[in-house]
Amino acid sequence: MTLSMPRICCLDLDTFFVSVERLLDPSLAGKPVIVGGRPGQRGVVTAASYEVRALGVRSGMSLTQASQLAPHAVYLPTRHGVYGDYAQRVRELAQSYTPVSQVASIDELFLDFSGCENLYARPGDSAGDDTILRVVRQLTDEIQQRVGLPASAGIATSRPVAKVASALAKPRGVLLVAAGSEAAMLAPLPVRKFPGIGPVAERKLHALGLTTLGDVAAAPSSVLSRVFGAWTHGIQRGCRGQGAHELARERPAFQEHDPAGLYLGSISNERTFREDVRDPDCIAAMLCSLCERVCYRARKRGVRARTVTLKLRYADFQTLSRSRNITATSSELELYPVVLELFRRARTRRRPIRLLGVALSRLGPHDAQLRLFDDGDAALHHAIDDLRQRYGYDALHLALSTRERRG
DNA sequence: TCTGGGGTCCTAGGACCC
DNA sequence: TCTGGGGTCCTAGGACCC
Repeated sequence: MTLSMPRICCLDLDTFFVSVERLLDPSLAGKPVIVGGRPGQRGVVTAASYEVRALGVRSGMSLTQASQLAPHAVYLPTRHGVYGDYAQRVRELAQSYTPVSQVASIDELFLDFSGCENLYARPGDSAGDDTILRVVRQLTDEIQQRVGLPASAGIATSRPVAKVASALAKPRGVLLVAAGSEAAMLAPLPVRKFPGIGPVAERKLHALGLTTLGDVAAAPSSVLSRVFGAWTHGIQRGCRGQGAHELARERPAFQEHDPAGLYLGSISNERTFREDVRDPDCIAAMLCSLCERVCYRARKRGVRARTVTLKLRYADFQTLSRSRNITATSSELELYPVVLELFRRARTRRRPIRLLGVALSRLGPHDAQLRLFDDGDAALHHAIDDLRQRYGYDALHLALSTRERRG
């Protein structure tokens, strides 16, 4: 039996948004920094520096709570447009080390170094693990020097174990889990540390008396199936460190099709109002603005949606959605009436509204056949998109959606 | 301490068809 | 008239991730 070697690497940028903000404003170095918005605003912490983590601040925590724990921290808004370029530079650097990678999120990347030992081996290395460890350290050093961002990495035989290891390695660390020691490394950790076990599964596991990953690994599958259902076998293998030993090749974005020939994925935008609203004009303006936004993104991507979903959250946080299959479109003029209809169907209570969202899914390519019938809209959208390209997204909006902007 | 916004994936019931 | 199952699509909801 051949034992698989730890060659899967999870590369993770430390406190990513905070690190980029510090790069852009060096005076923030060493200060307690919270990215996500100002105290008093509706919102949550999207990134917290280690200085405020020491005070108990965590990402996902409400800004109100964060401001009580860290009243003197520097609070910054999340600047979504700014971080992508830095993430891309890190990806390009990492991908120059190995041809097989998977982008997991804006600040997280998986790399597969299988077969690369010989390429990087040096006479001093006593084993392939030495080689990989040295190469990954070199990569994180290079990210720090060339891009200016701190990164950590975990290396293991499987993706979930590599991810757990990268979390343990933070900050600025690299941790390799030797083949055969995965189960022992995982066993003492709380169940929440394993990717895929969230607050709900954690609660159910605790109710069964299972608090560590070792408990999960040892539990009878008949017990686990009450928590994980069809995923029972996979999670148990994962907790025993037996996950897949190679990384699937990255699929090109928007090229993988489902059996119906549609692209996988979705495009959505949602907004929480600064204060709960009941004014119908205000609601209509927001719905219109959301339609514009998702359609603009769909056109930029060159896709049309065959399903539209409206999301509604009431002031008491009750959240519901209504969706409908439609003739493929990327036009806000076509989408808006449908969204309005979905909203009317969804809104059965008189309570004020906290959040509205619009999502496009079952995306497909622009169809040359269909195009013959709607060249009028196509010309209009081309003109709109061109103006936005030159003067910014907010250069123009449908009249209905401007009210939301002024308010 | 009242809880953002972008996603992915899974489940499940009912309609509808064969 | 009452009886089936299997397969697929549509819709709604929920868990989870960063």
